[in-house]
Amino acid sequence: MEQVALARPATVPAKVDEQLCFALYAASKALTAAYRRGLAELSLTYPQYLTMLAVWERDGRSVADLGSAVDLDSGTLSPLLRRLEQAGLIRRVRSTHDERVVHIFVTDRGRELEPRAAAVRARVEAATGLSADEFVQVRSMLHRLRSTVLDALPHL
Amino acid sequence: MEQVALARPATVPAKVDEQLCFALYAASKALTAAYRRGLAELSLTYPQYLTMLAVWERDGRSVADLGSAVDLDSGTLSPLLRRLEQAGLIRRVRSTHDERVVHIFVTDRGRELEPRAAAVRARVEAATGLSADEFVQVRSMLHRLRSTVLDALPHL
DNA sequence: TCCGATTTGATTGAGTACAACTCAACTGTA
DNA sequence: TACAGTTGAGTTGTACTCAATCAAATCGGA
Repeated sequence: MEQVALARPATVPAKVDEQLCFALYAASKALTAAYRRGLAELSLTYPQYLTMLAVWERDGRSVADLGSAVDLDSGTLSPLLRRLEQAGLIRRVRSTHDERVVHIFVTDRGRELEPRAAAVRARVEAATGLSADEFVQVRSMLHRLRSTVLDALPHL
Repeated sequence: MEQVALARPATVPAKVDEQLCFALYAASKALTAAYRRGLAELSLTYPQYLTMLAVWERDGRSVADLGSAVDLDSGTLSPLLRRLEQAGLIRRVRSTHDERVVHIFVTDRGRELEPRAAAVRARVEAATGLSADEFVQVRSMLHRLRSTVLDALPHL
C-alpha cells in the first residue's frame, strides 16, 4: 500500500483549509444546501430525499436494506420513516414471513413526488458546473475514496 | 457557463449510487468515521476537532470568524464552544472594545491536545491511500466544486 | 444628539447522526 | 423440541445542523 508523503509533518500545526476531510465536509454541505430550497417545496429534507430515492428505486425494501443503501442505521431511519409515513409518502408493512422485518412501500402520493424531485436534482446538477465526463470522474473517485477508507476503518 | 449533458434525463428515475451528492455525503461520512475513534480518545467530536484546528491556527478569534472558518453558524457553534469551555480546552472572553464580540482563546490544556490531534490526522490521511499529489488534487477540486455551488446558491 | 438599521452572539425547535441498548423473532444445533 | 446465539427494528441519550428569532451593542445619517 502506498503511503502519503505529506508536505506537512504530522506533529506540526495544520490549517483547516488544508484538511481533505474539511474539503469533503464543506463540499457536501454546499451541495446539500443547494438541494434545500427545492426539496423544501416538496416538504422533504435531504436525508428524506435520499431515502425516497432508494424507495422509488425498488419498492418494498426492508428497513435494513434501505439503511445500507443510504448509509443510515435504524436509529436514524426509524424516526425518519415515521415522518415520511405521517406525511403520507410511504407505508410500513410488517412482513408475514419474518415478523421482525418491516417493508417500505411508496404510496400514490409518494409516487407523485418523483418527477418533481428529479427536476430539483437536475437544477442542482447544472449548478455544479461540471461536464458529464467530470461528473462521472468525480463521483467514481469519491466512491473509491470512500471504500478505501471504509476498508481501513477496522484497524484505525 | 457549461451545462451538464446528462446521460439520464431529469424526469427519469435516478439511483442513489448515481448521485454526486450521495457520493460526497457518503465519502464525507466515511472520513469522519475514520476520525471518530482517534478523536474519542481526546474526548473530541469531529466538529469540535475542526473548531480546535481553527483556534490553534489563530488565537483570540471571534465566534463569527470561527464560524466562517469551519462553516458553522452560531446555532451550532454556541453550544459547541460551551462544551469545549466546560472541557477546559478554551476560554471565552467578551471584547472590551465591542461588547457584542466574544473572543476564543486556547488554554494550556487545549494546547496540549494539538500534537495528539495531529497524530490522529496523520493516521487517517495515510488510510486514504492517496499519494501527496492525488491528495492535493482531490482537495482543490472539492474546494472548486464547493465555491461553484455556493456561487450558484442564491439563484436556485 | 437622536433614532432606525445593522451586527453579534445566543436561544429555540425540528430534524438528523450515532452509540448503546431493548426486545421480539428467527436460526442452527444437539 | 429445547435453547444459545443472532438478527431486525425501535428507543434512548448526547451531539450536530440549520432556520427563525431575539436582545444587546454599535453605527450612521438627519
